[in-house]
Amino acid sequence: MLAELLFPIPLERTFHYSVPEEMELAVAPGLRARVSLRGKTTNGIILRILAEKDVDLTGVKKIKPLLEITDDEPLFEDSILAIAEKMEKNWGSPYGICAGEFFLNLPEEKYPGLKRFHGEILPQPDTMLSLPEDTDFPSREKAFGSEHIEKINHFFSNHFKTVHNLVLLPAEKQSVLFGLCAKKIVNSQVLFLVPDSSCAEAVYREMLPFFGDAIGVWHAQLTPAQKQRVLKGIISGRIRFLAGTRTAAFLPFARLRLSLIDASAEEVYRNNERLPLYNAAEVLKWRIEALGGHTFICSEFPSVENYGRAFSGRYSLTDLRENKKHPVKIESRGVEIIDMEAENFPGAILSQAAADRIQEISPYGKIAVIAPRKGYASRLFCANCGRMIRCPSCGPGMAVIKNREGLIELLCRRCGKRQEKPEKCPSCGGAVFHETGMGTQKTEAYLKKLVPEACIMRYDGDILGGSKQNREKIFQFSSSSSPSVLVATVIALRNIMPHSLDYMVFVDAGQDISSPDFRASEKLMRTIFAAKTLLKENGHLLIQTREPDNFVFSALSGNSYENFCREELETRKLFRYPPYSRLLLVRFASKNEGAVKACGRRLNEVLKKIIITKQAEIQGPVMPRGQENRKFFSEYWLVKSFSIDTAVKVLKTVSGQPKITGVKYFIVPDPQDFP
DNA sequence: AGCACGCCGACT
DNA sequence: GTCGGCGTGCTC
Repeated sequence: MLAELLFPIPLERTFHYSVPEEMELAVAPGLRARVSLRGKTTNGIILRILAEKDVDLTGVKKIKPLLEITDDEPLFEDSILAIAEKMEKNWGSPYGICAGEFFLNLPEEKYPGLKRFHGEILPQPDTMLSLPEDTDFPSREKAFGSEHIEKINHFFSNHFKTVHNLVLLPAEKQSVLFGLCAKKIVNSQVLFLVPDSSCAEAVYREMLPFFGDAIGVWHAQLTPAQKQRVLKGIISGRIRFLAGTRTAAFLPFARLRLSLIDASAEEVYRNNERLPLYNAAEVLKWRIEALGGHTFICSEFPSVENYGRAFSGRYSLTDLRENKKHPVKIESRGVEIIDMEAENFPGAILSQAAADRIQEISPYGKIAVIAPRKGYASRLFCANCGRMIRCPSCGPGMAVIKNREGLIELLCRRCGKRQEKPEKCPSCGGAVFHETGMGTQKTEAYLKKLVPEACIMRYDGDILGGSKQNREKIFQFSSSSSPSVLVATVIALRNIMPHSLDYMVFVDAGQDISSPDFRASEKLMRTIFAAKTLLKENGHLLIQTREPDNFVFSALSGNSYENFCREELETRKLFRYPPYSRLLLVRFASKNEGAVKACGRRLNEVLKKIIITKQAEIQGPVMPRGQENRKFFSEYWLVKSFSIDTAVKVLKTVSGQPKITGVKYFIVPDPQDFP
């Protein structure tokens, strides 16, 4: 008798070991075993049990025996091996490390005296969810009105879909989620997937009074002892509600049937730093589906892709907001869009209207001025008339770059056109130009002149990240009632208290709208909707832009987020972007420009051979921004696959390409950032 | 991944 | 003459 074992190391193959007679009864797929591999004892996962005659062992010197079986029974009730296979297909990491991710936090030794949960032994919900008397937490009935209960019953009926988008306000999240849990927690476990450990702790603290011993929290900051305690609770079934970060999607739940995903920023669930690559939200959806449960994706602004899946009927979509009119629809009142190209002086940092309002409001109110990212794609303006130099073939403002010879050039990020700095301004014939990146520092200097008396604070999220000092600055700005002006980049927005601003200005919105990032308009849209919620009732939002023709801005006036998504989906369909395709980003980098070009040519050739007609499309080359004058040369290609099978094939083929010395490859399935 | 084997540069 | 660089190759 042989056992086929898998090791969580980047090997794309399995190994066979003989099963000693005394282990024949105990051995089973899904258990772990200690074996000797290359002279070292290692833990492997048993995949299959086979007869000797069924295995081709030519070339194997010696079959080693299993040394010890370290689990009494499989720790996972679902087929995690099928999920690992799916992970490998989707994101290209070796099967062994994908499967290994499920065993990462488990101790290698046997669990002393730990018995896995079997059957329906969990307490009844009424005994468990009795609310403490002295709490102002809304009662279950109140939190979950009859209308909602009906909807929830509908969600859980057998024939319904398994993935649901819930549209809800952050403030409503708690009560709706509580209702969902109360309904489903009877005989199962719930995982609430959150972006980071502080969110996990927050949810844990909020829910603790209602779930008591039945709640747990999971994130990377737990000590090993705390982790072991939580694991025990998950395996035994004691923990019914777990608030956890992305690694929680791989824990050995006894009876997981419901998952809630905080989708306010879905890209955080991707694991890029180390192998295996995955998206924890996606993995969790598969697991829940395999177990016959339900997933709820909760967000105030569901992603365009999730809207697409809802419109096509794959997922459901339900608006649970009590006041549905509120911010998903931007009322034209209070929002103004200014075409900076039509201003008196188009190259100005602030329009006349913005300057006037800031002077008027700064003595008594709170103002936020949102500048584009520092040093980001600076533009060339005519010093005489202020016009920005645009791409002559396709329209958007061109980026000023230094090429590898150190000379200034203009580059269109949409079509890749390069040209020399023009001699004369195409509009007025002026011969003097100035480069402007309207970063926070420049904007701050401008404001100091405009309103010298005002208290001006600058938040440099790009430089100092989320440093304590910076956060404190924003907190002070947000919480104090004294008038002040904050100059910051968009990343500061999430730290500003809702309904605290009198006036907000976007200095130059939509700068990157023609970048290769097809999600740029969606991101801008969400940013603006989120920004609106930071304003006081009578607050005012001014959006300055130099790309006023982009449909994002027409969609903004009096339109709803849902309509924007519908329109955006049409565009995605037309240009075949997700959710209408799967993307693979392939980047080559080298000191040798010729070698990079050769890699690009070879990629095209290789893909042409394997792609069945019209099943995929290749787009490129794109030069990553900021790399124009580096000594390393780098460019990337985007492969769009129109079916899962093609995507799998493309990923496999590209990953399997032989390495070329001196050229570095970066293969990113499902890319979120476009360099 | 790890760890051994293996063939070329500056050192007690 | 040796110590050690990290380029291939293998793991039942």
